[in-house]
This record gives sequence, C-alpha cells and structure tokens, in this order.
Amino acid sequence: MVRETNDAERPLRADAARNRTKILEAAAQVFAQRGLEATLDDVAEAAGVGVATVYRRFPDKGALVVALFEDAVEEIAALARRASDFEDSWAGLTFFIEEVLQRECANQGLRDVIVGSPYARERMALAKQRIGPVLGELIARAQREGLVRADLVESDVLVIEMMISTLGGAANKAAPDLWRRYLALALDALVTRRDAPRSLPAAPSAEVVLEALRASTARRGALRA
Amino acid sequence: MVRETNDAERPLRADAARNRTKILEAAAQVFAQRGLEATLDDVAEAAGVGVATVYRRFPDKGALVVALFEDAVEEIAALARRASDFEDSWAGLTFFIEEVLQRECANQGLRDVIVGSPYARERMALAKQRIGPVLGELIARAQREGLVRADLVESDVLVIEMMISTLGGAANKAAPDLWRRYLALALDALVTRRDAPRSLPAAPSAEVVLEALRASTARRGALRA
DNA sequence: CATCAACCGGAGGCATTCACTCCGTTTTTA
DNA sequence: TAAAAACGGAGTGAATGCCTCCGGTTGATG
Repeated sequence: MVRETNDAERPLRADAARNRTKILEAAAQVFAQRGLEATLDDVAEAAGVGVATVYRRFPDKGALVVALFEDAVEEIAALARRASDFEDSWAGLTFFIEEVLQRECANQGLRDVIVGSPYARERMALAKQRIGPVLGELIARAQREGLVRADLVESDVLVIEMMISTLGGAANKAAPDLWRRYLALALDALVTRRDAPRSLPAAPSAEVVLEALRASTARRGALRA
Repeated sequence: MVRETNDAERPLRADAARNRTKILEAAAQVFAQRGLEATLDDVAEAAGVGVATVYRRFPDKGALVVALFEDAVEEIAALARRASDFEDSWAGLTFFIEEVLQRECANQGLRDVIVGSPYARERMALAKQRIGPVLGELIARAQREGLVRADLVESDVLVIEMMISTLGGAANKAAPDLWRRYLALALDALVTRRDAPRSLPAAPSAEVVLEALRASTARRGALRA
C-alpha cells in the first residue's frame, strides 16, 4: 500500500520501519477524519509515537501529506479514464462524480488536497491538468447525445463536488450518507429533462443536518468562539 | 439604521457618538467582506479609530456582531413571511431562497451568523424557530400543488443555501454573480418535473471558479500553509 | 555479550494570531 | 479653564502549531 524506504538508502532499522508504518496508518486515519488541519502532534499521538519520530521519517508535514495522498490522487485520475470508457456517457459521468464524492466524503484530507491545500498544491494542479480534458470530453459526449444540459461546464462538476463534499465530510459521524441525498439532487439538475424526480435517500433529522452544516463551515475564528 | 445610545443612559459625547457610527459602518463593511473571522483590530483600523475605542462602545466582539446583524436576521424572518404570502407557492419559495442567498453572498458575516457562529448563536437559533415553520408550510403548499418534488424537506433549503453561499461569498470579487448559476441549477433540481432546463447564468473562466473554490474552503491550517 | 550508531520521546523554542486592557495624552463640555 | 469623558496603540496573556534539542533507550553487528 505504501512504498518502502527510498531505493538507494540503507534499510531502516526494524523498529524504525515499524514506526514508519504506524505513522502512515495513523496519519491516514487522522487526516481522513479531521482533514489536513490535524496536527502532526495528533498524528504522532494516534500512532503511539513521539513527534520527533514523525519528523525523523518525514521532513515536514507536506512530505507526509504527499506520501499519503499521491496514490489517492492517482486513483482519481484513473477513475476519470474509466468513466470516459463507459459506453453510456451519462452513466460514466455519474460514475465519476459518485466515486470521487464518496472518497472525498470519507476522507477530509483527500478533500483538502483536491480543493487546493498548499501542502500538496502543485501536485494536485498537475493531476487536474490530466483529469480535466478527460472529464471535459466525457461531458461533451454526454451533451452531444443530449443527455446532459448543454450549458454544463467542466468546472461545474468540480464545484458541485466541492459543495457536496463540504457537507458530507462534516456529517460523517452523525449521517455518513447524507451526501448521497444531495448528490441525487444535483444529478437531477444536470440532466436535460426529466419527468419524475429520482427518489432521494432519506434526510436525517433537522438537528443532525444543522449540526453538519455548522461543522462544515468551521472556519476557525468565524465559528469557534 | 442603527439604534441610538442606550435609553436610560446619558448621551454620548459628540466625538464618541461620531466614532460609534464610524465603527458600525466599518464593521459592516469589513465583516461583509471577510466574515466574522475579521479582527476587531481590523474593524478599528477601517474605522480610523483605535481598538480601545471599539471596546469602549461594545463590551466584546459578540456584542458588536449582534448589534450589526440583528436587523439583518429580522429581515430574513420578514422575507419568509412575505414569501409565504405569495399566491404562487413556487414563486414564493424561489423568492425566499434567492433573496436570502443574495444577502448571504454579499455578506460573509451574515452567512457566518446564519450558519451558526458562536458570536450570535442563540440569537440565530431563536430566529430559526420562527422562520422554520413558515418555510415548512410554504414548501408543503408547493408540494400539495405538485410544483416541488415531494421528498423535499425544510432543512434541504438551508443546506442548499449554505452550499451555494459558501462558494458565492468567496467568489465575490472575481465573479460576484457566480452564485446565481448554482442557484439556477439548484432550482432545476427542486421542481417535480421539467422539460428544457432553465438557462444558466454564464460560468466565468475555470481559473476564477477554481480560485473561488479554494477561497471558499479556507479552513485555516488546512489550506493556508 | 558488548559496543555504538541509530532511534526514541516529549519538553520546549519560536513565531503567529487574536481578544482584550492599561495608561499617558487629547478633546469636549460646562 | 478645569474636570470628565474619550482617545490611541503598545502591550498582555492565552492559544495554536510547526518543528528541534537532547538525554536516554534499543537494535544491529562482531
């Protein structure tokens, strides 16, 4: 799952290698749950390790983030290619949107990376350059076939995913599938025409939704006292 | 526009009253643009006044926020009532959503208040208790008339407004009307059935959109380096 | 089993941010 | 003109967060 020690260097001592793994696992867990705003101290604690040990393996927070998420980003690029191979372009498009959204909602850290965290900014910019055209072509095909509204633009998809994942990630504990409701709603907006609306996954109680709402906008300072 | 000095107290000195006004105006401006995460030091500077002067007039940040936004919140409650008076329930609903959204997008501070900033939390909770039923009834009426999808729920409206205003507020400088595009999209999702999609306000360049995206999720730490 | 490089932990260092206060000076009012 | 009111902005204290230092421990090696 994670690349072993650098190729040209002598292997790590057994305990060091063990700790490196523990760190990556803990980081995956912590960043997924709390996003990149989690501290390396948090990661260290979750790994049952001192902070210094983390910094001994990874020069800084950004390095750890990149190590953790480059696979995930790669996977998204692969999803775009798979989506564009669908016979049914609309199915391909929804496939892509849903798969990405699911990953973003399950993983706040991934979402931060995608939306442009400076910890992995240019890495992500590169990926976007590859994904963009593929996605754009898929949309164009769906439009040619009259399945998707003609005025839809590639960046709309990004925006929609960002809007939904903001809520989805925050709601994760109380209502892990809340995002599916708004995905369904969004998809209904993308088609050229429809008769009956597709059925929506059930909404949780208003309290849960409101709480998710608040959590999702937690720009510090604005929302914490 | 803003209430004068407290009723029972002796009137402020001329310069003090003048400054109080300048502070409120500056705060309105600053909070609108940058949200409640703006500092009282920022407000003071914008007002051309020392921080102490701000604190002399308002015991703390929360007091200033409440003084600034209670009218705006009240106005939203009024909008809900006006909306429910519409003959055409769908028109009423879209009226409400659009008016609120416009205010939220033009005013990040208002958005923070609505979404649950602790600076005005219970104030807002009270307002929601009044607005909720009115909005709920309006939705129910539109559903009875077959205009709005049957599975729409009151909190959905809140969620949609929050999702769009997140983006809209952030995009304010580069693309002040970007939110209208996603509002149009969202409305297309709410109706029971439609043939042609309503036309969408034009999308700005992808760069602008991406930048807005990034700005809108600026949870500090996750996105600032 | 002895040696020592590699590794470990976690207490700080350092820089930043932000709400709020203190106090010597200035302005208003009576 | 003098006292009361108000002023400004440097300063305080409390977080927060990235990262480092260093005295002690542990694992590979002969």
